[in-house]
Amino acid sequence: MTNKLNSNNLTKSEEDYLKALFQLITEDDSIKVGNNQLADYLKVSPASTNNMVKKLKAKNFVVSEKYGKLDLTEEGKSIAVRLIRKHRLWETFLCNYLNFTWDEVHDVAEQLEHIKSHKLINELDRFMDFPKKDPHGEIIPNARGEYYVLPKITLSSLSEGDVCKLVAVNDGSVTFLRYVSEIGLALSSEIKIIEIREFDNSIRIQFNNVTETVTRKFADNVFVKKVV
Amino acid sequence: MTNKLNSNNLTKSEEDYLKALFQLITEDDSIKVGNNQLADYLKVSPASTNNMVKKLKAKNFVVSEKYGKLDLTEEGKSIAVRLIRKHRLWETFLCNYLNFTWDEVHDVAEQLEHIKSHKLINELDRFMDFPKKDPHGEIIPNARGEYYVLPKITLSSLSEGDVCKLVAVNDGSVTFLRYVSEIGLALSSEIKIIEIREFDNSIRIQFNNVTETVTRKFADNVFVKKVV
DNA sequence: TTAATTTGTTAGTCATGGCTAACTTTTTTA
DNA sequence: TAAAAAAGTTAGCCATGACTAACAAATTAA
Repeated sequence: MTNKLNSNNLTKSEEDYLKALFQLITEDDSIKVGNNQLADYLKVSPASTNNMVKKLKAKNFVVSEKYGKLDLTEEGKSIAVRLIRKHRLWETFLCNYLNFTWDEVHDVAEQLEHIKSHKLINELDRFMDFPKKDPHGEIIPNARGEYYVLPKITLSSLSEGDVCKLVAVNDGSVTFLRYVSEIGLALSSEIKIIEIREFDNSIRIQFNNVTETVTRKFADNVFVKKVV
Repeated sequence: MTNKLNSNNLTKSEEDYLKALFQLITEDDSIKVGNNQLADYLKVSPASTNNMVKKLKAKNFVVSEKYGKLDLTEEGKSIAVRLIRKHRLWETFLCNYLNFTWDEVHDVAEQLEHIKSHKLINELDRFMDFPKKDPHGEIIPNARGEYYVLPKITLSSLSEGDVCKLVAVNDGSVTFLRYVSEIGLALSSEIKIIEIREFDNSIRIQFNNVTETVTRKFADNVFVKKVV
């Protein structure tokens, strides 16, 4: 009796590369994702990336021409989406059941997403009653691997006078997430753009009856839905 | 801001060896645990074990003399106990919250026990309200690493007429666990020894108003507390 | 359109953790 | 107690996935 937890037998590294490539491709749609971007993103050398990309091409998860841009096959995408599903479900579990704050979940979820067991993740999903979004506001792909991306409007793209609702935050940086919580912003917060200062691109915003000045960089990492 | 999830920076392999050595030492107390036993247990070659033991000795987790028996240092033991704690808490979670049966939990827990995060495991413990025993009846070490071993009396050690209660089962084999469930035995089942057949060492037992014949090998893997 | 810069590739190295084959030490047994 | 068997060790090999250094191709700028 073999113990087939998962037909997918990729290493942690292979999974990391596939997920990273997927994130780069879907977040910056039209832009070319090359070897060096991927290397930068994963904080490894371009040589390492080149090496792994070869392996993933041989396994039919990645396609690219020599010196050309990288892309994922359907199978590659499917693996990446399943990893994202696992990551976001674990983050949700950690926040909603284990008292983790949203800046604490990422690194643990990064480990948990590599656990191989279909039953585990599907039961976890059921246990939480099939949550639609993770603690950062991102949509959780379902068990069939269906994935739709939130249309990402950044806070920085709005104009003076606009009113919006915070729908998601970029979960890439712990310090950013802490900062967001500290000033009192949370998912669903209603934010009004009071003023955009030309001098340094800083933005004066109002929410929960307080006003705050945030930098352009901050506003780039806050995703919103326009209300007015 | 470094992301110190856990001060312990051992690899998965190192952890596996430490845990295995601990299990061998504590389960078969007085008996010498040597290189080959450890290799057998982990299903690797004696050469691999020898290699790893060297590494663990250098890190002060293991002590042994050349050609002598292996032993763990206090630090080595402490790491092993924490792994066992993690393993058993995860098994408990899988059984009690995620609809896993007791034969399904082992392999997934084997992966989950390597996740590095103190907060994760302590919160999981709290979430389940600090369970004392895992689904196989084994005691879960507490957060301070206190570990006591159930006095293990096997079903096979009893005599005709004895009555006992099932307190734990050996969780090493999936087929064994399925077998136990199939015939209707569970933790706390009261079992009476009807007859021990000299011819083949088989044992006729009675429980839940049914009688069954089990082999000596089966009875070796069932741990009980004598009632009469 | 040539030169400089960026991007991508290759070759060769290292650590980890497996392996086999050969050898040595210890233990058993005849 | 000497020979056989078992247990432990060592040397040397392999795959994975990092790395640096050197080189080639493509892109950008002068």
